[in-house]
Amino acid sequence: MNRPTVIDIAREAGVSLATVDRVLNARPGVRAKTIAAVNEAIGRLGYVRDIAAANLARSRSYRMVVLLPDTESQFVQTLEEALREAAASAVTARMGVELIRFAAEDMHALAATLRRLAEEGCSGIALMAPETPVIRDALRALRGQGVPVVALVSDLPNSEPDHYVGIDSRAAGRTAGVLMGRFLGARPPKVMVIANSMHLRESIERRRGFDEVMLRDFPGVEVLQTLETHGSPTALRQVVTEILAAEGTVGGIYLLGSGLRALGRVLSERGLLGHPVIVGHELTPHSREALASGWLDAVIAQNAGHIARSTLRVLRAKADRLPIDESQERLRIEIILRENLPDQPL
Amino acid sequence: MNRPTVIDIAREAGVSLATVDRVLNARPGVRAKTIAAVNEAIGRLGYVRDIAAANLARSRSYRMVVLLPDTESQFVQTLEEALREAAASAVTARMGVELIRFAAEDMHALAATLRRLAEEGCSGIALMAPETPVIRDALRALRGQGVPVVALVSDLPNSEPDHYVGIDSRAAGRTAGVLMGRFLGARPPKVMVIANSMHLRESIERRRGFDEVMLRDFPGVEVLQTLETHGSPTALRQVVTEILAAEGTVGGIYLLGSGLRALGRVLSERGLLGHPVIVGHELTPHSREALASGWLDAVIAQNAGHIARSTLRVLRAKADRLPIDESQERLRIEIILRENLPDQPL
DNA sequence: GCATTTTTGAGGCACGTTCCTCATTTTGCG
DNA sequence: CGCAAAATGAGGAACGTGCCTCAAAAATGC
Repeated sequence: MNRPTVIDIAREAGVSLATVDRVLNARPGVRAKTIAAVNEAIGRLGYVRDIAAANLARSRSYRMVVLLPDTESQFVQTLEEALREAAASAVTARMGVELIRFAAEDMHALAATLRRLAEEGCSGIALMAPETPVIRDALRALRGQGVPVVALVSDLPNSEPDHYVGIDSRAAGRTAGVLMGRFLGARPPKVMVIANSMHLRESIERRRGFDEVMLRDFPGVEVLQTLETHGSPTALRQVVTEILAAEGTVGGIYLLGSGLRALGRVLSERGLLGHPVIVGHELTPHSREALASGWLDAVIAQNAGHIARSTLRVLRAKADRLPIDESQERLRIEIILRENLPDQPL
Repeated sequence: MNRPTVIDIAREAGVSLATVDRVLNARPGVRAKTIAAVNEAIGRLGYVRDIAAANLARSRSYRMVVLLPDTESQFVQTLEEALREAAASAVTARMGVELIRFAAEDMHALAATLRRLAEEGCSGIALMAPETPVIRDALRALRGQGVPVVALVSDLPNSEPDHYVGIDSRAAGRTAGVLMGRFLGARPPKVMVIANSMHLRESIERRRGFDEVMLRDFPGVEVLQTLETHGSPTALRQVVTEILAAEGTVGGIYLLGSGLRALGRVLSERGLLGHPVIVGHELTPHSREALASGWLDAVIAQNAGHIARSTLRVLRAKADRLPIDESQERLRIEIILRENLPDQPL
């Protein structure tokens, strides 16, 4: 038996092809009774629309825009590459993906870009940015126009995006906490926490999750105040040096954000490489190398390739008003040690 | 600018549409020179074949067969469900998926089934089974017929499958090893290892990886001989009881295969629940529950949903002789703790 | 019951391929 | 050079759907 087509539906429902078409595409001018009859026929025959044929006929193409901050962060770079790759294979599905890097500190410029996109029109937008009122309003406007908006990596709870692609930062922090606690072993029960900036949602959430677990499961461990580096390697060197001087040796270091390379240098200079337990976030060339050489103990990561593909799939589904396969789109909080480090994606 | 079509290629190469078609579909009867000219035009214009249109025109549908053992194992069951789900959404892509459970102990019957499939014809086969000579020959015959064969979860290195969907068992064992070693802390440096059967490739490989790491990084820990349960809860109870009597308390238990429920019962009866570090494999309802309640410390898993989707994608690509997106199909060795336990997929 | 509006039918072209057939041209070979 | 074989061209039908128009039928309001 072959798959039923619109023609079969028309015959089964006793209506014409045009009417079936109107029903399928929710066009006006059909009586409720007729709609019901058609839907019933669809159900009876188990009709599934041939999306390939539909898209071919529509000869519709999609313009998806992905906005990433222009920070130097290796993670963002990895993500950009993954998106570029996913975009390349999305051509097959008639999707054009534009990648835009915006000035991370200028939220007004970003809002202007969003407004421009709203004017020009596009089929979907994915955005990785902190949530500010300006951005929230711009996004609301876009959504009002029917443009699907996906929050990337960093959630935008108040802008009500159509979807969030990323992991729960709090849970990620909790995971970092257990690993730190259990890996500490007989080391001094004192842990340093280093962040780029505690103004970022994710940093705050990660630290919260981390503290939750440390307090609950490892009450004997002292977790020091978060040190901020603002992305500067020299600032990192300075705060780490100061703390080591003031607090003596620490058993572990939790790196909330970037700065792995700088941390490696400071530790190596002081002959500490390999001694304290180091837990960080995100799998990048640097963290991969640090894991392989053994001084980085664990990384809590989200799969950039998965994020990229999921983003495009979700945007596409939203643009087509199709449902989303939740189980496929759910991102896992990955724990990566030296032993389960995935092969280099050449 | 729109995407170029076959017509554009024909014009650019100065040949007819028919010739372009012959080249694109590798049909005979075209001179090497002409083929080169067409390919050059394709390169120049950046033509990408519209797969949707191609499949529509071919009106080809695929019959994929997935063969799973009829073992009671929760993992196989989870996998079956994931496959069923993936199959449901594959209908859209004109793929019909048949799931067959075969008698795990009767390899001759399985070989017969494979031969039958070869006769009936199908577009692809995925198989989860140990490699025996009979099976190897049956698979070779299938491959000779041009039917793509994918090894599922358990690799078939000597049958030269077109693809292997699963993780490296040795690396999985190594990962289990590090976690065990580091989690042991101050517990007695003695670890029990329990398997279903040491005749299975995966069990052997996992144990090897585990030993590698224990020897290298935790030389002070004594790893006991592997105990075999042959899938029987009573056998498990017996061997565990015996060992505990002979060896005294152990600091950790590494469960190579299934039997989590039975282990939980034994431990709970002896008041040991939560004391030794327990590391197991695969995320199933049981292991999920054990993780949540805290007595199971870590699970090394491969994502069943990913396996299922990847299998179908790969089979499809192989059937179409299309290249595979390696980075998308690479399975990760997942480490799952209570803190990063993914939400129940309702 | 009539005019008006709403709903439905019939048909055709388009989308980008695949896969035919049949005629025509080009090539290679003796 | 002539002939058979190979290569190419031209064209058309099909795949399942979208989207358009025009006319016909049915429902609605008065």
